[in-house]
Amino acid sequence: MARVCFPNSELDWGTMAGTYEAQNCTLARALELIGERWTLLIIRDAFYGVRRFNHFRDHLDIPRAVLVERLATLVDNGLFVREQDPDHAARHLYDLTPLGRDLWPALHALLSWGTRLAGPNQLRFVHVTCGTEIDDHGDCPACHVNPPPADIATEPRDGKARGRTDAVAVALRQRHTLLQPLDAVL
Amino acid sequence: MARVCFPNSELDWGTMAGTYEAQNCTLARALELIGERWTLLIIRDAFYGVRRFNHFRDHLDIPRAVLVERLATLVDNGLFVREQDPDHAARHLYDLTPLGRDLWPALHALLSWGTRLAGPNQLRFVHVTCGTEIDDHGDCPACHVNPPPADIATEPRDGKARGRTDAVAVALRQRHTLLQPLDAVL
DNA sequence: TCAGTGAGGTTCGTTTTCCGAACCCGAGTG
DNA sequence: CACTCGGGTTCGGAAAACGAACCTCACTGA
Repeated sequence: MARVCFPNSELDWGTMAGTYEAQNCTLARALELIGERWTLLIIRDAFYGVRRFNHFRDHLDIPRAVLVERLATLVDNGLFVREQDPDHAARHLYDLTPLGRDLWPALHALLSWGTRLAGPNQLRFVHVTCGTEIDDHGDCPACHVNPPPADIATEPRDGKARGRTDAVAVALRQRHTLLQPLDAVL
Repeated sequence: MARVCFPNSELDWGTMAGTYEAQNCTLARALELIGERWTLLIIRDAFYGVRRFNHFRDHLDIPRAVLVERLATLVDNGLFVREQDPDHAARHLYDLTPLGRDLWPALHALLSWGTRLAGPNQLRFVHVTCGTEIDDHGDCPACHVNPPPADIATEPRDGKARGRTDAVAVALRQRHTLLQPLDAVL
């Protein structure tokens, strides 16, 4: 797995490989892990509760080999853990680690920015304890708190959520709390 | 410029090309514009005040052809404007539009997340009116406001900001307000 | 006025990555 | 004991990134 060359502001990584303490451009460092194509969409799906290889595959229409590679680097870098499915010997489960979950603010900020391009997101993000939709900063305007993803649920913005027919897309037509495994519904 | 295929949650873009209103996955839409390699680093440099082709080039060590292409799509998509330099007929200036500036929260969130990987960023982001370093949410903990980028300045975290020797990197060793053109210092 | 320089690109050949279809193998199922 | 499903690997073609060379225009200085 060749090192992706995302140069930073002040230091050359070619000569500094490994010395993370002296590193300054943390954006470049972040992009080295999550800046590749598909990666952020895989992480989004993980927040939605997707855990299995084929569910990522079906929902994203991503080439198998690319998904294998992305999941491997996400596991290598500590954003995901891969474990055996206790109920099915032949299955694996991919779960976000705390490091991966910490990406929620960045993910939500990008998603919010996207609404400036394409209008509101078809899935609403609501605070589970009060049902209010969270704002662009990720805050609940009713409770004046910044809920973590586990306190946020998705629901279709209006009734006409249509289009994809894969199992994940269908399951997300019901209200669903982030990070809750979708496996049960599938 | 082929359409980058970032599939969304519910709709297939192949069949929905152009109908942005019916679009739901705004993250996929956002990544279509800023998810390609180098793009977010170019935008970061624009926040730092970089405006000229060769300054992006020198600071990022990006291949010329790639930079040409990225700037063109950023202009096409309304994140940057390209204008003549009034003082030098042979120069162009690239500036962030309001749409591009709206990316600041997402950019800062990613940068903050990167500190969990590599330790603190070498550049600090401080609230210009009080000098306090802004927190992970982009808020000023002293003033309890969420300053826009124009109210945020960068300064080296400690004296030993070293490494790159290009003009932009050197200029950024002085305190500098975001979005203020660096041209004067260069 | 004319060589030299810097700015912003093009062009081109090589290497890397992406893509999609086909194949594979172990575990459960009927 | 055939069949399917889950999670991959392999392979050949297409696209993108890369880096070095080249090119044109505007200014500069002698």
